[in-house]
Amino acid sequence: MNTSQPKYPLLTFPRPLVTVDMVMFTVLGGTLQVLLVKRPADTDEPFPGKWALPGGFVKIDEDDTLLDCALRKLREKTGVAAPYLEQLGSWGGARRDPRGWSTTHCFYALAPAQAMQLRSGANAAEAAWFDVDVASRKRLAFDHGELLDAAVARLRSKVEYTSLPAFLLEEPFTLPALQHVYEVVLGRDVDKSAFRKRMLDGGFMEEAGMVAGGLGRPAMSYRLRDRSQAVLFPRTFNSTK
Amino acid sequence: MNTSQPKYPLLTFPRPLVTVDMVMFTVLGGTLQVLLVKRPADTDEPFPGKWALPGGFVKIDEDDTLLDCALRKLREKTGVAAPYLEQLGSWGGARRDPRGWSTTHCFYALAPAQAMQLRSGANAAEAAWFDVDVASRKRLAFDHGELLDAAVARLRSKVEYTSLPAFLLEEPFTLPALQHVYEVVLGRDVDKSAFRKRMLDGGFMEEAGMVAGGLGRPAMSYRLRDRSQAVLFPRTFNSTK
DNA sequence: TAAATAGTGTCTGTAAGACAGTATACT
DNA sequence: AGTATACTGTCTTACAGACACTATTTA
Repeated sequence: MNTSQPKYPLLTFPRPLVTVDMVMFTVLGGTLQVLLVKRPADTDEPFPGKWALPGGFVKIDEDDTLLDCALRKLREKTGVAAPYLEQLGSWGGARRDPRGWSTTHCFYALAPAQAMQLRSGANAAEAAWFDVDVASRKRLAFDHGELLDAAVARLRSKVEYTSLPAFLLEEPFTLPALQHVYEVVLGRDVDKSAFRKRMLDGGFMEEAGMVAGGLGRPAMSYRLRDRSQAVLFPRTFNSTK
Repeated sequence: MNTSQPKYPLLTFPRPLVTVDMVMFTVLGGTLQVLLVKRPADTDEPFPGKWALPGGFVKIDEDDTLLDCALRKLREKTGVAAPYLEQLGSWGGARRDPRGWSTTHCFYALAPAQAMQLRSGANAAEAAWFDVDVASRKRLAFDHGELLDAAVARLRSKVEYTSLPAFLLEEPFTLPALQHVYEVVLGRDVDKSAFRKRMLDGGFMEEAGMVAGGLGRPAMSYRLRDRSQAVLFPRTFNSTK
């Protein structure tokens, strides 16, 4: 192939920047947390020293698809290989990045805290978990505050009628533990009886033996039948209110 | 400002192509239809002569945001100014466009057929409405078959629990007309009594006078209170089945 | 035995489904 | 009057909410 004479020569107009940003959620210490990274303070890059969502430019020789790019960023920051991953949407405009017209493809990921250990490497930027409400009040770099709020809204909305919170727990887990995660994400208590009926009727778990050791009566533990997608319930929680 | 020495000189890596594609839906002749455009046959562009979703490259001096770009494409093809518009998601990868690593930001739009008249201009490509099932069986350019299927799936799914189909009708409209649109999109009949209760309880319409003239008893007509967003119902249709 | 936690049972309320019935127009 | 269409009423069903109740562990 003659590289000096490209087959499609008409693509000389300027192109936007293309990035992928990640909203990584986990539940730790009774709160919903999100991973932020600190932008370098000693460079010419925009928003020096500000907290931002982990992400960066798509590398077209390394990433085959946007999803691959998202998974690469997940691996670089945490060791996690196969969390629950879903696209949140994309944002783009002339003024969201001072370096020029830019786009971002935003994904959010759910994984148990144990699976999302931070990797501390040589060139690792400073990274830390924050309570989502604390993170949301920070002035994040770029439009990342908006992306974060959209991700939290999407997660809270889907938690009302899906089994998504199960992806925030290590397996096997008990129903009381799952209920706790629902309550943490929703920010309110849910009724135990209705909760158990809903989860067991959902048919997305299978029993994995009794778990003793704590205080009180031992609980049945469960595993997910399918870690790749959530189950939809026929109604939202609190639909009668 | 010294333009010969840009402020951010490190952005020399190759950038993906950035496009916006539109899935424009309407209901006409008792079927759900989607707009396709024919790619030029006499150029060096990829997929000559194939049907594709309307769309194209983001113009960074013309479009301020991705949404602006989507609205521009809507205006160029149909003249419609303010339909219901929602982002479907984004796709990107090395092999979806032979011209190189490319991304698309896909939006879908709903509008009454009367509002989405095709504009026939001097440089207008051939464009036509197709039944979505017919369009889905065609071999569309790029990965547009996948985008179309995703848009149809999203629309059908949201129709189960939202008032979205109201955006496919001109105002004022009657409840039987609205029910017909629901049935066209869902591909099945719904119960009249349950349907009417659901819509009226939704509180998203206001009465707009009786409509006579047809056969049989005249019907009440309604207008939407808010044309910018749909209402969510507390359950899906047919949740008991 | 008391406390703590896990799990069940029963009643109520809401909204959908089924379907028969009534209402109002035109021919 | 007959037909076509619009609209209502009543009964049943599914499932969430409230909350009291039982079950099984440890201290």
